[in-house]
Amino acid sequence: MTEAHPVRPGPRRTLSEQAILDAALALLAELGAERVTIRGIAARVGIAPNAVYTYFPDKAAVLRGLAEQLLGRVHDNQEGDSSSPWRDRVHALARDLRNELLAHPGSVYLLLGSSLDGRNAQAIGAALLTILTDAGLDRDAAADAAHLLNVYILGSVALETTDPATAAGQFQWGLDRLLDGLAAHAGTRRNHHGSA
Amino acid sequence: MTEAHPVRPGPRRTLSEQAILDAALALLAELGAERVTIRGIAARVGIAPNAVYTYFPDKAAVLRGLAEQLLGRVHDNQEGDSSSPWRDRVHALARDLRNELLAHPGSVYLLLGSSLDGRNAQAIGAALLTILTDAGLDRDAAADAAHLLNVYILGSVALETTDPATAAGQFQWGLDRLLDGLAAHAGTRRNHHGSA
DNA sequence: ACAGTTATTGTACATCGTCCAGATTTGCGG
DNA sequence: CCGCAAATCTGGACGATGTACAATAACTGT
Repeated sequence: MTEAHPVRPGPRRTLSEQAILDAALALLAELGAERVTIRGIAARVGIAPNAVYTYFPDKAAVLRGLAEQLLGRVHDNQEGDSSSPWRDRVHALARDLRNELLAHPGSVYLLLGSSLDGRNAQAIGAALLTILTDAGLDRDAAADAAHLLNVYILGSVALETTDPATAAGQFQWGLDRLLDGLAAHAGTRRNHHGSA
Repeated sequence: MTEAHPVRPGPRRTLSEQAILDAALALLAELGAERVTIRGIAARVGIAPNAVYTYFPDKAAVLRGLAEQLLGRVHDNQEGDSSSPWRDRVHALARDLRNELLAHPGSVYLLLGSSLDGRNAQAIGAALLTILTDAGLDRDAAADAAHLLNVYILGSVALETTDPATAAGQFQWGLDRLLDGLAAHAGTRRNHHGSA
């Protein structure tokens, strides 16, 4: 699994990309999203600000990596419960993702900003997709339903971040209404993207 | 309806708050969200950058006003169709809001960032609420359902902005699943926020 | 006419992302 | 073993940002 390192000349790196991402995550957790700055990261790991550009081409790339790292944690928590009913599995995944996002204020905007095409993002998407096909949705419907759930979870946390009045109960209620709609669709199982 | 103006001393204002917001909206439409800058607005209306602080206390306030202005347009388009079935009414409102947000790239993040407590925001929320009570939901359920729809619409456009692969058909499909879930709940009509 | 209040400007500061030029360190081919 | 090319890091700088401060000009009520 360790990469086949194209042994380059030049001095050895004093850090790893992971160290950069760890520092960025720490800043995100401690000081909020707008304090996640190249200069702050550099100061925290003890290098000059521009040395960060040895590891990432620009700040957007750092933020993409950070988003990926957050999704990675969710995906790790989410392993061996393929026997429970599908609604419970969706609930578990939604809960984990929501908790991870709420634990790091501002991280939602990272995910909303960097299109979800990273490895961990696709892994979570795939997990969601198998759950939904298990629920009785065909391939197209499962893809749309996965998108729908993504939208709901991310949007929900985004609004909850700026307006703390909304609570966990509201999240669960909406999720259940949503799953009701999906279950009904899995039951009827007719023309997709078609009916009036 | 014109405000009772508490005639203050000092020179007349060369502009109005509306002029500032119009300039901000123009910048948003033409150059994107990250180019909506105090200095840019000031240059466009022909005043010094810091003169903007006569009209708004800081940039965040300008962005809040901008978000409100966008919602105002939606609310204006949305007037006299209280006879159609409730699903059609929700569809119409969702379509208008989505179109307005897609017309101004980056405006979604404005709404997600500035908690939706402005006058126009509350007006739209109230409109949604009456539609949903017409649909047969009790007051608490209607409030949660309105929040659910807000989350879906905003989240959907946010993801669509960064990932243009998602299309209008997907939006409609998800919205219909969601409305199915709400309709089912309006039918059963039992303990709210309670069942396992 | 005077005094108080306000709008606007010029200037300045801190902070940001990022580029550029050098110095230094490493691996590889001769 | 020795230079050459490549890669890392630093110091310094540039432009852009939001915004504070002081001064000036315009206006209102006394």
